[in-house]
Amino acid sequence: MNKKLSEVQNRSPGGRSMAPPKAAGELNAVQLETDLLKRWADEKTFQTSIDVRRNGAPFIFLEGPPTANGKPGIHHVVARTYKDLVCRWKAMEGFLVERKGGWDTHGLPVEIEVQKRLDLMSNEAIEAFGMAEFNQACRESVWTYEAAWREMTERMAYWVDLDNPYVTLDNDYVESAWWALKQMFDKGLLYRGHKVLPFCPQTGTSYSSHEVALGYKEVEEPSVYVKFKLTDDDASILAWTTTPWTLPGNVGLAVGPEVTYVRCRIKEAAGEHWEGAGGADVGEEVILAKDLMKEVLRHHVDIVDEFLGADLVGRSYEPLFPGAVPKGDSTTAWTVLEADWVTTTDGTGVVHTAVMYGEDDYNLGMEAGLPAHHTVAMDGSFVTGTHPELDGRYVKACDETIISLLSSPKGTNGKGPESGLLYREKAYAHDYPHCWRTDHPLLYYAMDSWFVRMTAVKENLLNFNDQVEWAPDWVGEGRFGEWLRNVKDWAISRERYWGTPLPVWRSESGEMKCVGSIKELQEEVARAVAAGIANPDCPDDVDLHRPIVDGFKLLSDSGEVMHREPFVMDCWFDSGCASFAQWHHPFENEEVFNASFPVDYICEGVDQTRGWFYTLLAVSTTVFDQPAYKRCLSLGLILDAEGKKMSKSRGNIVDPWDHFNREGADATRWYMVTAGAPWNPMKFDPNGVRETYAKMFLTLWNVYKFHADYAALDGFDPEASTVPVAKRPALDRWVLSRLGTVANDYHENFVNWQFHKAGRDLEDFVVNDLSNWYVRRSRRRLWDEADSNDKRSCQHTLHEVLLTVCRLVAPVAPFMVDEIHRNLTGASVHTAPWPAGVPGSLEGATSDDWDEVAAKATATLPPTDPELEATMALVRELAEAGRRIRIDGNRRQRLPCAQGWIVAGPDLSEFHDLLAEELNVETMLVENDLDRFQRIELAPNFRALAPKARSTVNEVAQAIRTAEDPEALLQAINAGGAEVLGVTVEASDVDVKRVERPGFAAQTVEVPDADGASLHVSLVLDMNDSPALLSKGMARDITRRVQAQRKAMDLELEATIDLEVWMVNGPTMEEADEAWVAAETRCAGCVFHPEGSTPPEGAETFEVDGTTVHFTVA
RNA sequence: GCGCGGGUGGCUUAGUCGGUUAGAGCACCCGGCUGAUAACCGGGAGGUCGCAGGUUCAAGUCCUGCCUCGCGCACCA
Repeated sequence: MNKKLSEVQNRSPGGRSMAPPKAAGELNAVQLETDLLKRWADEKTFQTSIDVRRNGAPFIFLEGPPTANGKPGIHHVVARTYKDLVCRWKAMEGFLVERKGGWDTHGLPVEIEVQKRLDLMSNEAIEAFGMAEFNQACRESVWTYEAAWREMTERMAYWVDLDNPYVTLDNDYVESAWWALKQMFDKGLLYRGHKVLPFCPQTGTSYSSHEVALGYKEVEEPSVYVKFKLTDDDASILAWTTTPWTLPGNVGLAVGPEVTYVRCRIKEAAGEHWEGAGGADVGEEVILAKDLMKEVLRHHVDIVDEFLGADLVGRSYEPLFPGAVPKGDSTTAWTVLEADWVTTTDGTGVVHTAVMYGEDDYNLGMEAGLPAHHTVAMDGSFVTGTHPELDGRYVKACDETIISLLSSPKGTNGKGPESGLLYREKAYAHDYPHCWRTDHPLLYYAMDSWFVRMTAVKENLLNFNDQVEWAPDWVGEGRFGEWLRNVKDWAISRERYWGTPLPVWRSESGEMKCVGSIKELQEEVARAVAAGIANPDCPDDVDLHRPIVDGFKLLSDSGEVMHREPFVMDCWFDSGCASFAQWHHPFENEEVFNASFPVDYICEGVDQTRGWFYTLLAVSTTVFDQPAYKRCLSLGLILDAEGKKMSKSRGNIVDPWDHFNREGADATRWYMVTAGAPWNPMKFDPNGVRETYAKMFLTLWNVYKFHADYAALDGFDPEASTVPVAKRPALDRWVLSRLGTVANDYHENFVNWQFHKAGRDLEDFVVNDLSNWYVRRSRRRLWDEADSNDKRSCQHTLHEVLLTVCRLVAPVAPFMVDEIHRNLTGASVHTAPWPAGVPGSLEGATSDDWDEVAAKATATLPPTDPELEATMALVRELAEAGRRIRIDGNRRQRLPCAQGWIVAGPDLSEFHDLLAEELNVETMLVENDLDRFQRIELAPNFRALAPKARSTVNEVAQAIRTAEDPEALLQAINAGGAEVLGVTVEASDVDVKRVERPGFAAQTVEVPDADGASLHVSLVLDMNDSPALLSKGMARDITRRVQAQRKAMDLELEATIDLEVWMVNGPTMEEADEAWVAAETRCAGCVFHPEGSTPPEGAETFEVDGTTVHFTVA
């Protein structure tokens, strides 16, 4: 860097608005970003970016609250990038976009973390430890990784207010949740029930369907075919189960009344291939569905009888485990029952029924009056009295014991067949629900629970879902819609400690009261105290958690004592309340809430479909009778570079900091957004981040550096001496037009959620159009030390293009573009307007409705000129064609050609100089006689030809393509139609291609013109040499070598040298060319020694086209 | 089992209404160009567009079946 530049670089940045930019230094992206973070903090740029849009229409974003008791990973960075980019974009569009942070702080994940740490692996252990102490530990544990989250969030530049977040454990938040529950209670949507629910013995709690959905895993387990011996008959009924542990609880067998069953007699002993335990004796008789005989039986049998299931109903059989279930006053226990849901798709067509451990079993049991008795305790072990060998053991560990008990002769009750009660065992692979936190298999278990009657509002759910704009749409219609159509009542209570307590008090006789606020609680407590029920104090700031709230006893309307139902809420209920609880609705902030419900935009991973996306809608539907959000972006899963799911156990988690500290957050974010559609699964390839950095950001920086360095040197003032666009050279007008086109497409893609397409196109513009063509072609324009119109045009153009590019990039990658924008304008890009317009700032605009025309008028984009863009595309094609010609003709690039001809196409005279320079041609000419260098080729146009030619289209096409004399054929066609193989071919049936004639150093390019039609333009180069050309070519080769040597010697740009040149077998150098070498290489002295002189030892040497050149630089 | 979304050179991907030569980037090889950046330009090699049928003059594209990956669903007893 020369002196002048370094002086400029050291100039203080303060107090400048539209002064000349500082020179740009070398890029250190990480340093640049961390410096900017400080600056944003100091200047409160985030807050300012909101404040400057204070009068804009609000655009409401709702943050899905993360849990801060786990480390943030790269998938969180992805989600936060999409949240951030939409908010930033909308803000730039002039909307007021406030972004409140949030934390999810209740629930199982927290409790389990604490349980592990304190070694409290059962509910008893927790209660022995003390619920208050335990919850205190939870309250603290919640913030374990808050700092890590904060650092990640700030470093990646996710702008969200973390200083005033909503926190689900706050009293205000809990109070709002209570209020919501009371609304449901009052509408009759909240009820207490006894149902079979998936239950985790380790965490001691049941789960709702959306939690169960999180934990399906494929497992292989023993399934068993069991003989149920009829009491009044020697035959046994076969039934199948995959859960042997439910067999002691068996109290019934269900058959399909319309299903055909058979009674079979075992004809001969089984073969040697018998696998596992079980068996049957010859002569023994079994009953099962006819359709399943082949599937089930492993013996040859005779069919003794055939009948419908209805005929079996009422038959009684011997209990498998006598005494495990007391019969009580049931008249139906251990008999055959009918159920229309019994099918013959698997099993035996007979369903073993254990009332307490299956949903259908339970319903059937209640209907038929079977005894409802638990054989399994809440900790997952068999209750005492089930069987001496099973009592107290964990049920899933008893499979083998149960199998061997059943296998013993005459069975467990001594009344079974001699061969035992087990017919067969079979390994069975199926998906089975597991605890999403502990991975333990869940047990279906009948228990008391609280439910929200979602089934009652199903129509509304579907309606409201239709109003949501989903991205992608198929998640809303398909996956989410499917879920809603099958909606079940929401089991919201948890037998746990750390969560929003269920605010329902209940008396012995079943009177209930739901409390909806602290004030109400105080009043109820006071009433109870007045009636003589002792109660602790209930101050205004009473902690709305267990065990405090458990301590309050209320008074029922009939005067009974009421105790709180000892449950906490599903923590998904908490986050489902976020849209209003974040504002402590309805107790505070009425205006804010009214203005921000429903919210405009939420965005989370697709795994939240059954999670947050659902609970938000579930709560808003039941409480407000409204949808909670208008737009929902559902993101695809993050996979590793191999396409595997990222998980701790696989060890393939990508740490975002690896990239923040190497390529920076800009490159990381831009990579993630351009890697694919947001909703598609993304293979995160660390190398892709590096590539993005090298291509997009390094290139952008160097374009900027090129501009800023010269702008600083020249004291360029973007507000002074502007050159009107119309007066600028075509190259400038071209890049501005491209910018306009690209920016409009970019905006269009944003609107359609196609952020990846937008980003890819813009990157292509920056790398290809801006850097590799505009800047490359403009470099010499800025070298000019004198002030000139041309130079100023270039500077203004660069300035304008860079500004707009910065603004377009800013929502996606907010760092580097801010640095650039600040240096160019003195203001942050994050307070700048969106180039495609600022609808949010329009009078009367709302987040989803504004005056399109007025919005367009606020755009700050240059006008587009499709014709100029098409022309430049052609020029670039021709430049590339020229290189191809030289390679084919074996003529090096630095050796000039005397002339080049452009054949056909539009007038390119404006670009002749540019082309001459690119192509290294002395004179560009236009050849008007097309036939001199071009010939015609005809290509069939199938779309037009096919309907006429029908099945002969291929032959006709071939005939057109291979016509002996295409010119003559074309003439005939144009003269009104030519007969080809019986088909009249007209002008519209063929495409005319003009290609170069063989024998010339020529290439033809095909480009679309502004109207989309094809242009065929040829370039021809004169490949003849002359002494003058050889001299010029050599001068360029020498110059290039000397420049390389200067660079190798690390000389200052302005340093002068002494150059001496010796040539062997060289061309005769012209004086002008020698002078040109001297000027280009900044020679103080320059000597070309005559042919035959001897160069000194150590001179640089190179060869070109048979000439050996030696030179020294001093 | 049912539903959704994928499968295009070694990798990442584009591909419109079906139109005859499937386009790009990375990596690789050869050459060129460069006071131009981790670059740029030209060329090369590398594709039975998951498989098999079908519709059609014509299929990566439409239809059917199958395979395979991912995700989701669940009265799997």
